[in-house]
Amino acid sequence: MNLQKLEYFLLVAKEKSISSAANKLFVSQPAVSKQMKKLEETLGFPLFVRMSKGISLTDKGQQLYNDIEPIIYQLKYQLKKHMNDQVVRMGSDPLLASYYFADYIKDQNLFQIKLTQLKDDTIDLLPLLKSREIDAAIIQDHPHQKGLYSTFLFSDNFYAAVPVNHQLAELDHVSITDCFQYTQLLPPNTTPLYQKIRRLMEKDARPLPDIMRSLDL
Amino acid sequence: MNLQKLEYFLLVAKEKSISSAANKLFVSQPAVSKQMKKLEETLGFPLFVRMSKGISLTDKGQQLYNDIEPIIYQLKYQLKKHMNDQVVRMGSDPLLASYYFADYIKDQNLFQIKLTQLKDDTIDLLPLLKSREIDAAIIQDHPHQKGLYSTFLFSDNFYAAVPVNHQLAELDHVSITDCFQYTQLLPPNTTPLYQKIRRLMEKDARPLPDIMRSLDL
DNA sequence: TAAAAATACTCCATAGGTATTTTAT
DNA sequence: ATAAAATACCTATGGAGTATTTTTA
Repeated sequence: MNLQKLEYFLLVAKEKSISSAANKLFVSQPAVSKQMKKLEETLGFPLFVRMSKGISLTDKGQQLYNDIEPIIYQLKYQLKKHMNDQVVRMGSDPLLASYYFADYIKDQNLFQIKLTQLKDDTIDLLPLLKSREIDAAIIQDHPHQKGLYSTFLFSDNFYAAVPVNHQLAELDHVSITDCFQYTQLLPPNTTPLYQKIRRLMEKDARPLPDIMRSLDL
Repeated sequence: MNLQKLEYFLLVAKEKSISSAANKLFVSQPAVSKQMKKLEETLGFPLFVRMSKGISLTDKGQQLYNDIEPIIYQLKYQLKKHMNDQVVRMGSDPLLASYYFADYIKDQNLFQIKLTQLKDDTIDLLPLLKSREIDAAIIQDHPHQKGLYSTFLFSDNFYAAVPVNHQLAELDHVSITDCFQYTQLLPPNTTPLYQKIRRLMEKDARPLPDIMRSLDL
């Protein structure tokens, strides 16, 4: 038996859906689906009734949920308590700190995470990581620094907001270079966003690589 | 975090020794050693003080033990309860049933094991496995039957008991064929042991393969 | 110096991912 | 027809084994 399977089970039961549990667990739907199947095999009885809109618990599944949910909760609480003096010092930029950190990172409950460094440009966090002043950081656009481990989190789409009768409104996708024919009001030139857009504007004559056209800044 | 690590930890703490915990868990000493090291890394503090005679718990280790032992116990109890209507029907021969089954198999606590078939020769259990009359069996000498899964449990040494001044007493190892020059009193010819020894005696002229000479009947 | 634990390495089982198919309303 | 779950197939991580070295009373 395996704690992960049981935690997956608890969340699937709470969510009444394998897909949405998978989402909250940041894993794929088949990953959870397979674990639940294995759990059912191990236990020897079906936990769920599969329906076209998610799942519902069988009587035995509900009974198991009632029996183990408080125990798993206690166990996680105790483990958290014991790991609590492990503090992870973290860096971020203000934007990511305000929505990513608040929404996701603080919710993990195995050790304390403290946001100890904020830099306008996340590239300034790299030396802090290397000098061990911080333990982790959310970095934009600069993966695979040597000596550091990194993993992909997400890419963020930008949206062009224009009046409905504007020329750009007819396009399915608006690339940032499409905007350059119109007057640009840029933030003060101290910000990294300003510099990125400047660089893009300077390259405007030549076609941009696809990855840039997709607006993943 | 992982339930297995915690269970290993509890047993190591109880036994005050990694090696003897490994023994009781039927895994190797390095397996437990590595898991304990990983657990310490995850938690962020040392659990044990390593000594020349086993280990002792640090204060924090003892605290963790006190905090999680009852919880893990509850969790295992609940899981056992839910798996309890899973009955594994098992077969064995009388000898193995009397010492192996009694000592080891009944102690596992995840599902019920019922000894439903006893055959004098374990080879007679194979058809029962194939016809699904039993779910598992302890089989002697006939591994890797197709359609069945098997794993090695142990090999058993036989000892020759002779008077101290007997010729055989001078040898370091006595092969069964060494005994054949003396009068043999064999059990009634209905038993599989009788048949094995007959077969060996018939082959006596030729040297036996090493595996036979080592007396692993 | 002897017993126990840690390390080096190799191998395999299992968990996870993507792409696709099946199922149920 | 559509949303959700299951399956097929592949990859990679991690746990276990054997052989060996290091540690400590």
